[in-house]
Amino acid sequence: MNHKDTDFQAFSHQILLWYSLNPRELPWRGTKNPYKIWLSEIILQQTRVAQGMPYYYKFVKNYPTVEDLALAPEEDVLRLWQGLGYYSRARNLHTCAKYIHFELGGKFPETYAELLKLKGVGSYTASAISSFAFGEAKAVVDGNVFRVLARYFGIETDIASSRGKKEFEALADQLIPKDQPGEYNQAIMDFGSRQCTPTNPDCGICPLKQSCFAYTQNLVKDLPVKIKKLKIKERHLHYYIIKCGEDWVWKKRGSGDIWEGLFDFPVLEKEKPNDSLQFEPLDGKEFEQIDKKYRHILSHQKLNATFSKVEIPSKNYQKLADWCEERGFILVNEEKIDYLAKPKLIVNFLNDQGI
DNA sequence: AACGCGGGGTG
DNA sequence: CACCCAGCGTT
Repeated sequence: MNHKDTDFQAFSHQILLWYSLNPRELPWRGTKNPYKIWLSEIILQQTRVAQGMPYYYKFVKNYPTVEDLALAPEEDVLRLWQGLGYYSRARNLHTCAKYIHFELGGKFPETYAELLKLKGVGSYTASAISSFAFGEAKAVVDGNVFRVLARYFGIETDIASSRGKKEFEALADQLIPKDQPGEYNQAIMDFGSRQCTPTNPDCGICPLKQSCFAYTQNLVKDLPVKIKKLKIKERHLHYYIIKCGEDWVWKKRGSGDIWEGLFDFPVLEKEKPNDSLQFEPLDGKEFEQIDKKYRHILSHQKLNATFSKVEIPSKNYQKLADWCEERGFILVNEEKIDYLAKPKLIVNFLNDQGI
């Protein structure tokens, strides 16, 4: 493959031409506000535009500036992020907002190199912000760009490998027009999203088909190459709903597992579904098993969850409170459950309970 | 270099 | 069911 500069220019020109005729209308387009661009990019990491859109609106409304976000409690930020997944994004977002507001005097970093230092901002996001907000000629390489470049230039390197990432980023940086980097970055992502789609692209109407390696070699289905080795773990969780009056026992999840920082209940995990469950007696009250079984699919885990509940007499409230204190559990009034950031599985369960 | 981290859409 | 999505941090 010997692609000369003229080939690169022709490619970029075609991408920009296609984009001028087929732009997506998106709420974060047209702004140069680095805060809003950053917000949108974090939300869109591994997330479809349609899924992220309502969250972008919620965040801009609740936190119009980086200062508003910096001054918010982390639990509020996580609650607003509830349901979007990859919750470290929300925690890092908040960490960075505080850093920018309190340490940088509210001045948003303006270069690729500086942006890259922000937690949760990697090469893709730093390129996006620096090109969209500040006109820096750093090329974005997301899932769309991997696909478009792999097909058009016939690159068979595994896009999941670090070597592939470097190779594609180097190529992308050669392709980006220095005079309109932001426009080009938007263009190639839209092109990948709407024309050069993962499956069944309509190559017949593609303006780049004559010079596309994959199309001319009939390899569209084979590119890009992505070697996946995701091993899915099956887990069996048994949750305990412990109520006393109007209060429920909740547990804030810690690090080293899914849903860090979110709230669920005391839980026992079974290695096998038929292992017997033991839970220390509370006032000798029996737990009542809830019939419905919940299956919750994550990208890397399959969760099987069951729930039992027990009602503790109000006269033993203080005893229960002490019991919680020792174990890092908290008592939350039913009226305030809505304010807790919860995993989707727990939200589903509560909906079934009429909460 | 390999792995963990959500939830939802699509064929 | 498998694959993918405006990826990143940790080990």
